[in-house]
Amino acid sequence: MSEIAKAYEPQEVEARWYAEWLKSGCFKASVNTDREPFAIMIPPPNVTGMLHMGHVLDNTLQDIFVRRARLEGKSVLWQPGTDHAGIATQTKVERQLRESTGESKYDLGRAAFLEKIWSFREESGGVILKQLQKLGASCDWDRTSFTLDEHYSKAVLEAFVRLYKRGYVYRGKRMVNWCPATHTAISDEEVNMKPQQGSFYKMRYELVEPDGKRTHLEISTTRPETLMGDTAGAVHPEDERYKHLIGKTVWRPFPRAEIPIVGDAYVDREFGTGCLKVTPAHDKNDFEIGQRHGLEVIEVIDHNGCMNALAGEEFKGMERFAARKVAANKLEEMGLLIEREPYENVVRFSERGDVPIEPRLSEQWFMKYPKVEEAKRAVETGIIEFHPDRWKKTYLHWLNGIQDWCISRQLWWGHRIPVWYKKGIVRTELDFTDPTQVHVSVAGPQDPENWEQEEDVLDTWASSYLWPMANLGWPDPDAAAQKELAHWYPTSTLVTGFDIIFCWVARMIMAGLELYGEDKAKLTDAEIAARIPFKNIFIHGLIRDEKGRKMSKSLGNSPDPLDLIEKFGADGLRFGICNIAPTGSGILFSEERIQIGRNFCNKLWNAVRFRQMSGPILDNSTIESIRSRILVTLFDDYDHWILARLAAVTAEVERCFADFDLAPYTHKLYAFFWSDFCDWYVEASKGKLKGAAEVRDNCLAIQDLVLRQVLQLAHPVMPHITEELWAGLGYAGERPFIHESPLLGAEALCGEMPLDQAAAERVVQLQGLISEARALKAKYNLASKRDVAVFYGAEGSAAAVIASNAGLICSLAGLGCLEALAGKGADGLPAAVTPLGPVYLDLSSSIDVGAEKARLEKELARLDKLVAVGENKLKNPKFVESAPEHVVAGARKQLAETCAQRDETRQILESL
RNA sequence: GGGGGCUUAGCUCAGUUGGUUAGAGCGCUACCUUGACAUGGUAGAGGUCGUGGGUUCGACUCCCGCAGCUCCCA
Repeated sequence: MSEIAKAYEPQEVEARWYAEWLKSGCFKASVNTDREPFAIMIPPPNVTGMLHMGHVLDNTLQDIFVRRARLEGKSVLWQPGTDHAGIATQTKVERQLRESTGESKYDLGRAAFLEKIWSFREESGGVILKQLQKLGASCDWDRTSFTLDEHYSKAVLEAFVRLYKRGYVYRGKRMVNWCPATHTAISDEEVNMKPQQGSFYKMRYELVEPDGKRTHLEISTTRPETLMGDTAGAVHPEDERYKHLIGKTVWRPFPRAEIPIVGDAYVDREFGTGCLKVTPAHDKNDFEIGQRHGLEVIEVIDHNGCMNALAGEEFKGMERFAARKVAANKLEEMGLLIEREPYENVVRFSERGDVPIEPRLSEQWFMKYPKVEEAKRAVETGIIEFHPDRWKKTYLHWLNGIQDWCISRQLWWGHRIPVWYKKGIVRTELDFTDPTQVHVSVAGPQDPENWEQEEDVLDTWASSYLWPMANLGWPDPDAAAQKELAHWYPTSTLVTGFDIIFCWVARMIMAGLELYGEDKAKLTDAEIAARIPFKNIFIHGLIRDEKGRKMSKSLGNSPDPLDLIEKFGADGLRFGICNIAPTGSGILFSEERIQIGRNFCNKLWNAVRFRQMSGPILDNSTIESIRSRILVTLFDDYDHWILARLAAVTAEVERCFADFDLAPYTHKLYAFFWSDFCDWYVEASKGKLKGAAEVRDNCLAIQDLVLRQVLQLAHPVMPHITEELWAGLGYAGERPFIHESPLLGAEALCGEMPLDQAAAERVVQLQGLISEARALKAKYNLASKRDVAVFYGAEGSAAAVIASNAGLICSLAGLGCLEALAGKGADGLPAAVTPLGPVYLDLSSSIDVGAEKARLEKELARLDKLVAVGENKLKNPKFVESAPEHVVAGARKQLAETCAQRDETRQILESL
């Protein structure tokens, strides 16, 4: 730090240190059996994605944990990598292809299309990792992993094969969420609910045999276009209005057919007319009703979301929402439509295609979740902990109602399912128990020419659920040894958002429990502890804009993190984002709210700059050499106080990390550094720095000790600036990087120095007096004058404290002189009561007695009230008996102080 | 319909097993360019802690009811 800029300019500093770290291999994970391992697996971003605010939050938090672990001397791995993101990437490339050449993926064919995606990945893949480097992320980049890497893919297929052989994976015909835009099944987790304005149609299905009471059923629906697939009407079996109709039949209007009326408790009697039309092929609940009553399943909507031939000639090929209008009109013409009223309902949308989901029956691969009981037990018993703890409720609640997972996707980009079907057998007639008909293995059949491989690929989550294991070499023993699986697994902490607790976190846990180690039906707690992928789960909220809306491209409310880094510095952004990231689930972001980070960096910069200007920097290379320059015999009250505060804030920060309670971390650090150190200690030092060399050097040594500790405490959240200042103040010595010097705890920090608690308390009193004196000046518009005379009324020990700190008080409060009142009349002078007795402003001109009286009367009333509160409390024998001793003693002490203040205030008032 | 969370200063939020007189940042008002920092300093205004009960010597904190907001699942 030769040329010291007046304001901190982060760009050059950040780039320089990041390059330095990479060059020296600071982020490389190396096994050290003497040290406690600490491993974090990055939640892999989409390989073709771009950095957004969510990544900034998630990765800043991970980097904070990782860098703190390094300071604590742990052996650290932060594993980076990316995810192939099946649908997102494939649709992106399909769109590109369509826009550039007008071709579809079918025109190219599977192999050529995949080549396109791979080359797209080569170009744009991994950009996001470079962006993370701008943020300062200290990942071990040599280990960067990708879910479609060869070794990773093998792990994914191996897991599939093992789970198939153990009976957890099966092929089945089920209702899936079909996305007609992207032509694939998607999981429940990829479905978004959106409120939509639609209509509620009430229509009439005529009874085949009208009875005396009824000639028809009145049925309510929001989807008349599915009526062609209706195979029943349904009523509640205990509904007095309709139960006599169960077993009879009604006419489906078109195509005209006789369909039964069934009784099913699913029907909500209160909702609509209480009669339901049942379309088993296009509604999940209807499908289940159909299963219960053996109903026919008639599919009338195809994979494009268009009506097919079974819907009738006039509808064939018609888009489903167009068909809705046509069907309703047709009912109207037939006199069967009773009414259509506007209706807002929640429609399930495909996250990828952004069109309404079409529930559709299809052949898919499913996974029955393994080790569900153990997955619950792991969290219930605290083998795995959620932070904050309340998320465990969400997790357990989901596991209690868990349904089989549809793991196949009708895509090309992904892990192709390792299942082969014997040629010449109709798919629907395959016997899955016969290995001569269905082959399942990682390597594939010996005679591939006689087989056809399954077309579908696995859901991306069905590969990333192995992330912690597969990145460390599982299941290949050689790879596992090379990647030190045994050392790093189970990993320490997973840092992620609450939105993927189900689709990722829970599934990783179950995968670890089932697949890590031998095949076992039941696990003991010890086995669970050995198999889990991570011990702690740190859950953070999602970043929203200042109005609480989700960040989205269409709203344009999502800032580019790289612009923010340009503006505030990476450290400023990191500090800002960490500072506003509370424990809640929505984090409201605005630039105003993160300016604090840039300002804090600047404050830190300038405090160090001032330290450099204040005197020579002696040997700061070790903690011992700094301590040896600190002489307790020269301590004043402020020296005792700042070191006591430093020890306290060290302990507080330590607790934050031990408890995964990061919300107070930046707050505590900020308050200590800005208020205690800069506003009070450094200001109080200014007098000493002009004094005797001995006193000056002692004071500077104390500053050196405080700054050293502050830099280390702040390093996890603002790594670049702290590294720069660490070097600048000469703390580095033999070890070039800040994390190489062990972080000292509160105990070790001050060593043998006997810190005087009474001195620290006197400082608090002095601060009270100084603030009161400043306020008094400000009230008389003398704030900027530095030659004001003040008298103090205290006698005895308080007077001694004032007298011995007179110079300090004058300089901090801007007084020309401070003298004991010593019998001089103070009548008529403006005064204030302080923890060290009354102080009086010496005014040569007369004061506004009325205004001063009013002010003091208000103050007196306040004090009277406080005294009353205190007296009442202490008068109550139950309080004195049942409250802990220190609370009672504290109340007594406070009452005494308040009484003294009140009496002094009254006296001053009377003298006016 | 089931479950979770929230409600504290104008705004965004802290407030660790109940214990002294409820805090911060931003914003606002006044004064200050005083040789670290205007990305700054000093002082100040601003809260009956959503509401109604209960437990307790004592409730922002624990329990119950109510209202409002929000998220997740069906």
